[in-house]
Amino acid sequence: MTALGRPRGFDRTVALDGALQAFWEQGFESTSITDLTRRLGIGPPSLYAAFGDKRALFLEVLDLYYARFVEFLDQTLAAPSPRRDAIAAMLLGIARFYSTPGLPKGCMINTMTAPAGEPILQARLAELRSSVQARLQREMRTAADAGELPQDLQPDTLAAVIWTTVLGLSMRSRDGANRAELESTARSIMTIWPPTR
Amino acid sequence: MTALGRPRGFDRTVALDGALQAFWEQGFESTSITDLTRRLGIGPPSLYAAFGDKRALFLEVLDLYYARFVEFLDQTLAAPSPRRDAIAAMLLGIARFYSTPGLPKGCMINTMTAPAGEPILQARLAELRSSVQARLQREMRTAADAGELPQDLQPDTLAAVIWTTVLGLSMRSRDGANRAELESTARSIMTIWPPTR
DNA sequence: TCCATTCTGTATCCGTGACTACAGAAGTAC
DNA sequence: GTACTTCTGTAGTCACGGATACAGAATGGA
Repeated sequence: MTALGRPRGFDRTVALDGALQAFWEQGFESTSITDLTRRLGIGPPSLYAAFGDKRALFLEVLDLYYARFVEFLDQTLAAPSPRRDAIAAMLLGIARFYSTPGLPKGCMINTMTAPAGEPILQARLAELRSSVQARLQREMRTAADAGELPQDLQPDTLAAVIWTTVLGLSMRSRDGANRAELESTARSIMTIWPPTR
Repeated sequence: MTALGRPRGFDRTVALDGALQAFWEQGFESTSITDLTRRLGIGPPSLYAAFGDKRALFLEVLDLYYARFVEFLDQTLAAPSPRRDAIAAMLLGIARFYSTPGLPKGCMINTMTAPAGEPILQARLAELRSSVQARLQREMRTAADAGELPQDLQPDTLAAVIWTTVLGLSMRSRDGANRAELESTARSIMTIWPPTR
């Protein structure tokens, strides 16, 4: 059974990707419906029929971005080796991800600030951020349980430092820092976690 | 010689401080002229006569905030003691400044993102940020010249790490991290700079 | 007291952005 | 082919935000 009525004239997933690009570059407020319709090559009614209103579209875009980001985390953190190596690789990967040629600079979730008057968006952004943060905490605790942390370094403290660095890297990327600079910082920060010998 | 004509019915510096508060909390776009006039208790013509348009007011507010921030930096960095102690004190002070009760959370300059379509504001924000960053670089170089840095730690690399941390602390504060958490991160990060013994 | 000057309150103007009404187009089911 | 359903393009509605016109109020100077 195929769909009834006139078929959609554009690919929904492609359009969603285009919206992702637009929101990632310009943020929620600065991206107008006109921006989107022009970039996607469709009319406003098509956009509204496919995605609902602007807020719903943005939330769907956020979910897409988040899914990709988590997929990336899963990959780099899947390494069986000592946790410290995995975290180091993750940080380096994030530094590179934030400075990928052809993609907007920085992290869509970490540097994005939702407008006041959009508490739903603010809450969702905060939720996603704290979700990543919690993931880091879990990683550090398993590392601690495995005896990979020095006595005087609490896992939550270490997780907070790593998380702070991730946020800072995102902002610096947005400000025009190049890939080499971000990589350098990602490497240096790992010296606060001396390899257990 | 006093001013001619009807005197202004409000204190300009007090109003500027009110605008600072508003912009700091809500950002440029989310703060409407109506918000400002309501908060300051004045009408739109008074506001426009005193400060020019919204963009000019924001720029003046930025300058005020920056001046205060630099004044704070000057104070903490004036300490004659080893540079490392001064930087540690500065980081701790920033962590506290970003979580001062009664003030908006985070840094107005570091977490503020100007809307696309306002290149002047974007440029000014970037300029102020890179100015602080340059200040940190200078501090680290003098520390290096004084032999306070270990051999394998480049001053610019260290400055980048500190700066990344400052940016990250600002974001975390904005996300609701409490003062103790920020202080903890500020202290931990200094372990990448071992005291020269 | 009268004028020149500057500020203030009210009521707008104007542009823009989110969203939609409506008519026509493009499909499927019979 | 006809009916029914769904999508699309054009044009427009509605609300809101930045900015201002204008009349009146408050000062200094002669």
